Order: sequence, then C-alpha cells, then structure tokens
Amino acid sequence: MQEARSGGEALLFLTDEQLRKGIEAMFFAYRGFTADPDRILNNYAYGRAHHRAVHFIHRSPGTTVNNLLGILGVTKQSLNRVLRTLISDGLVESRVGTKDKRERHLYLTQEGATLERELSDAQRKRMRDAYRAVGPDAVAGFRKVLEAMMEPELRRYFKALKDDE
Amino acid sequence: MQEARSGGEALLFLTDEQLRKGIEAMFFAYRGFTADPDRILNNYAYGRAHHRAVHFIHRSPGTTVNNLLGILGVTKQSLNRVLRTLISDGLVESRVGTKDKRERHLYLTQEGATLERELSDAQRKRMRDAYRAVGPDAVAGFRKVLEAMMEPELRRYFKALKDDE
DNA sequence: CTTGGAAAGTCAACAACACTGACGTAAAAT
DNA sequence: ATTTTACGTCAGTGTTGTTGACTTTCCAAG
Repeated sequence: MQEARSGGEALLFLTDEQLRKGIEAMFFAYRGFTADPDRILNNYAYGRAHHRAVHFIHRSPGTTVNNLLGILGVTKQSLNRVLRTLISDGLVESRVGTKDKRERHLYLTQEGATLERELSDAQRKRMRDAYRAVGPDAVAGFRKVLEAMMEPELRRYFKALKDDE
Repeated sequence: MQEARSGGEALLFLTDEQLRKGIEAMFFAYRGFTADPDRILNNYAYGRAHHRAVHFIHRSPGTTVNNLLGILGVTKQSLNRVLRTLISDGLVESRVGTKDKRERHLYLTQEGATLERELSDAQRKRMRDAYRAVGPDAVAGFRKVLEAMMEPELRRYFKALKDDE
C-alpha cells in the first residue's frame, strides 16, 4: 500500500494517498478549467470540440486538417463534423492548398476570432486569477508537472511551441 | 494584448501568451492523465464515467447516490445508467440505508475493487513518474495551482478531503 | 505516361454519455 | 396528512467519439 520510501527525501510525499489526492485535484481542477467556456458555448449551441478547434486554428492560422488531428487526438471524421458546422456558420474559412490541393488550410473569420476571444478571455481570466493566488514559484512547478504528465509525442509538440516564450 | 505589468514583479509572467501556454499545457496534460485508464477501460467496454464512479466509491465506501452526484457533477439519470451496469456486472453493491431507507449506499465488490486497483495503479504510476521527474517543490506548486483553479464548491470539498494527509 | 497506392478530406451510420422533462415509489420531515 | 427528499426509470435530444466506404489529389514505380 505505502510507498517504499527507501530512496530519500524526495520520495517522502509519494504515498498512494498523496497520489490519489493529486489525481482528484487534477479531476476537479479540469472541471473548473472548462467551466467558463462551457457556459459560454451553451449560448452558441457549440461544445468543447468546437472550442478546441477554434483555439488551435487561432494558435496556428493556416493549419491543415491533418495537423489539427494530431494535436486534438480525434479521428478526422469527428473533427470534420465540427469543422463543417464552424465553416457553414461562418466562423472558420477553409482554403484549398496551393501547393497540395488535397490540403485544406484553416483560418478564423472575424466572427470566429470574436468567439475565440470571448472563450479565451474567460479561460485566461481563471488561469490568471489562479496564478496570482499562488505566486510565480507555484506556477513554475505547475507547468513542470503538467509537462511531465503529457504523452511523449504531445510533450515534444508542446515544447516546440514553447520556444517563443 | 499584453498584460499591463503595472503591478510588480509577481505579474511579469502573466502575458496572454503565457496564459495560453498554461491553458494548452492543461489540455495536453489531461489527455496524458486519462490515457492509461482509457486504454484499460476499452478492454472492459467501460468508459470514463464508470472509472469516475468506481474511483469515488472506492474513496468513500458507503457513499450515497446523491453524494456521488454532487461530486461528479452529472445528472442522476446519467449516473444511474453507469451504476446500473456496474451493479448488474457485479462490480458495485448497492445497500439500502439502515437509518434512512431511501438512501442507497454504494460499495465496491471484490471484482470492483480489482478493476479500481488496475485503473488507479496505472494512473498513479503516471502521476508518480511525473512527480519524481520534477521534484517536491514543483509538486507543491502544481497542487496549489490546481486548487486555485477549482470551482469554489469543489475546492471546499477537496480541502475537506485533504485533512487526512 | 500510365497506373497503382498512399494521403487528405468528406459523407453516413452507429455508440457512449451527457442533458431535460416527466413520472413513480418509498420514506422522511413538517 | 401533506410535502419534501432520495432514488429509479422511461422517453427524447444533442454533442462527440467511433468505423466503414468514398472521392480527389499526389507521387512514384513500371
């Protein structure tokens, strides 16, 4: 049941109970993390999938459907349904690739950018409030643990993004 | 676009870009966080909803349906569908309350405890590896930020749980 | 140059899991 | 005795995931 504790000072906190608390903290925190966007999305008849698509199109304008698939970790059919509604609703524009005509490059329209802004404002506010409540050292630790928890493939992608900090 | 930075040293890192990275880190990390249980659950034809129910019944044996509803944040119809399958599959036992016969107290059977163990072993391993990779200070910060990010109601519940650390 | 395969994307059908709303039963509370 | 609470269920709906089958486009081997 209990962690062996044979290693040294750095292992003292790694009991099963401590780890379970960390798991629950992650579960509850993620609920908070998505609570504000979820409320906003309800007003638009969109869901989290739309939010994710809009977020990453904003982050990487001109990205292809295939790129998004790798980042979002869903099937292309699932993403396609979401993109179709966003495109037909005029939030996302899909341009046929000039070099490779199989590809579709995705961009937010003005309207799409407005929704992205509304969603990310709310989410950033929560993140900012949390950061302010705990201070910079805690934030640094928070980010370290999150990175360590990612699947290796996504961690590599994420670290590549980090370069422009 | 940019954070005002008028406050002082503790605000220097709170640019919109930094906050967006934090948001993405949370998104990617949560994927990693659920990846191992998801793989296991596929073998049992169960989903995350079953995992959550099993986890919190393990955490609080004898908890009532109503208690679980508050913790999981779903409707009773949704939870009931999950509990029904878990009970009929023999993973969860539902006992009528002795003091208040309206209540149903939920317990894991031996089989249910086995699944809980398999799921939480995988999830704890990931959490433990991440903790070990970053060290205790980072973990303390991680936990602080997660708590700050929770909705107030869940934060109160979570802090009450924390007492037995 | 043609042909065959791989890649990017789309359409259709289905499953999981969330939601609302309505209803029923039993037990507790008033 | 009436109301409220706890729980279960049925019916219907929506989002989001899945697999399977398909078109278009690209590219490379023959």
